[in-house]
Amino acid sequence: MTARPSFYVTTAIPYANGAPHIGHAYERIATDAIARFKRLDGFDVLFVTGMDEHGQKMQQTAARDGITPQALADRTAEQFARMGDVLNARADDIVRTTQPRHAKASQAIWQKMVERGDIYLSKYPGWYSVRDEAFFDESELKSGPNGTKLAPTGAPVEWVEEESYYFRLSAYQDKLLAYYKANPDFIVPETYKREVIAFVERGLTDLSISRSTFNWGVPVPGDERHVMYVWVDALTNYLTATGYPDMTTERAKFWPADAHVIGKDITRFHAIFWPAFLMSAELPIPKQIVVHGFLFNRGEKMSKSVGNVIDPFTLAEHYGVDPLRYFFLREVPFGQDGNYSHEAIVNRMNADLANDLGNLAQRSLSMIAKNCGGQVPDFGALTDADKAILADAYALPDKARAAMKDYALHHALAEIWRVVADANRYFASEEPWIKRKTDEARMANILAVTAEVLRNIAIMTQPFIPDASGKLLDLLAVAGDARSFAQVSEAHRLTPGTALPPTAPIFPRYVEAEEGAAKPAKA
RNA sequence: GGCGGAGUAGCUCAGCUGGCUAGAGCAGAGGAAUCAUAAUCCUUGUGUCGGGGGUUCGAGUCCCUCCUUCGCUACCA
Repeated sequence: MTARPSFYVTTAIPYANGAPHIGHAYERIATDAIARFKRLDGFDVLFVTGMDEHGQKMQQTAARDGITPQALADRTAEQFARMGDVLNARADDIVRTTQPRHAKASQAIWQKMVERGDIYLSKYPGWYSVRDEAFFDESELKSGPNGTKLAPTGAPVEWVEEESYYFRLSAYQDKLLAYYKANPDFIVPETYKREVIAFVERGLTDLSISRSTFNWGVPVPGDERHVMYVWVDALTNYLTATGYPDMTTERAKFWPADAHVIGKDITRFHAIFWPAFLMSAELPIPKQIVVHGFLFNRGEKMSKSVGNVIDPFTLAEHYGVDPLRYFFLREVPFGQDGNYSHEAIVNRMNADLANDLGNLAQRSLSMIAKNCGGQVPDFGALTDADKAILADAYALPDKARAAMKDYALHHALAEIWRVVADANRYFASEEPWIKRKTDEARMANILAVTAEVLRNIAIMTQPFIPDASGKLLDLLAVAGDARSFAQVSEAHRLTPGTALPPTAPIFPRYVEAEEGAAKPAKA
């Protein structure tokens, strides 16, 4: 038995300082869809997310709430775990940076970089506020009386030099540029690759990678006065999941990761720092950094002052998980920023899900129930129209793979819905309700073809709207082990005579509530 | 300031290395049908392809210039 190819995909790791928001939900859903897609396409998939639980802000927030940093981390981790469950986007593993396995991995990669001569002790100079216990950039400072400088908080700052370990990032400038050139798909979409290259070409300076002004972090090996700063700590999380530094575990085969799915704000860390660390540690570099955009509520960034903050739980409950997943993945061109609004969500879920796909299933399956004894009808001799629509359905895996290769999830869905639309046209032009009176055998054939097209469509929609797709496959009596992309072919078509369960609507229409009722996306 | 995107029908956008009368979805208008979640199907657009200039037999598609807009320009997760 040949081993299935492996595929390792991750989300970024949210900072455990606050509750999940729409952006986290979007990233989790998209990554889940990618993971499901690869799984259905025969890959051995590892889907990992994590939590970034260290750092000064964690200490500060915890202190404000009167709890320990670990308690804050636990609380937030629980919220994110629940989000994953609610969105039907549960990961295989959640690596928390406070876990012992992660400290082990972080210290191992650190040690390796030390051995390679890429880490050295120096001074980290900057404007420091004792009251805030934080460094501030020159540009952040306000000028106080008598030409003194003040922190944004108004606290006085002083020029200090903190001892810090540095990573020799400057030594990797040329190596990184060479790597980008040799691996043109390393950063997608293209626009972010250009930004990264431009950044690196401007020149890299060494990176401060430890702190001694706080202690909530992974201790630096051999120097307990320091903890690792966010860079090494957070990024190593991806490695931790594979069992590093133990290269003999079952998980080890998943490194290097195939795709790190991240938001555009952290591109630099993943596309520059991370590969440099890995080069230093002589570890393979991830295949791709997949960058997605931000979501805006009616063109505006979510903010408490605008009053348009909506949490993902509310949205999922109001519209349903699959409609929400479908909307995000279909409406937003992956990689670009997107907008959401109550109207846009309702339009998508009603037009695409309820009307196009849901109604096609309903109208065809109910005819089968009423006129064909509730069994898959005979296909008969296929007409050209039958063959055409079936061929379109069977071509979907290739079309979807092509789109997913570039992480164009919205294109994959567009291809699938093109067939949904064609199937509606097919159904309308074949008029099985007329044939019922004039040519019952032909009616049966039309319904069989339509059901078969639905089978293939439902298999293909599983990554994006898993729950509803599963229900549709149930209605078609497709066995649980016959739902992979490999089964999207004529060889696996529905068997005439198979009894079908009673039909039931899969995609409910969204009906507007009374005026004044709450509309989450409108806030 | 520097670098890089973008500006195409009311809306969201496709239009690869230049070539038939510039497209899709949604929204709008008219019609058909009644199997179906009043869901579907058909028909329907006089769009200065941001402005101007240029190259070419021919340019959203190449060059120049101007306007508008967005992103990046490192130690914040």
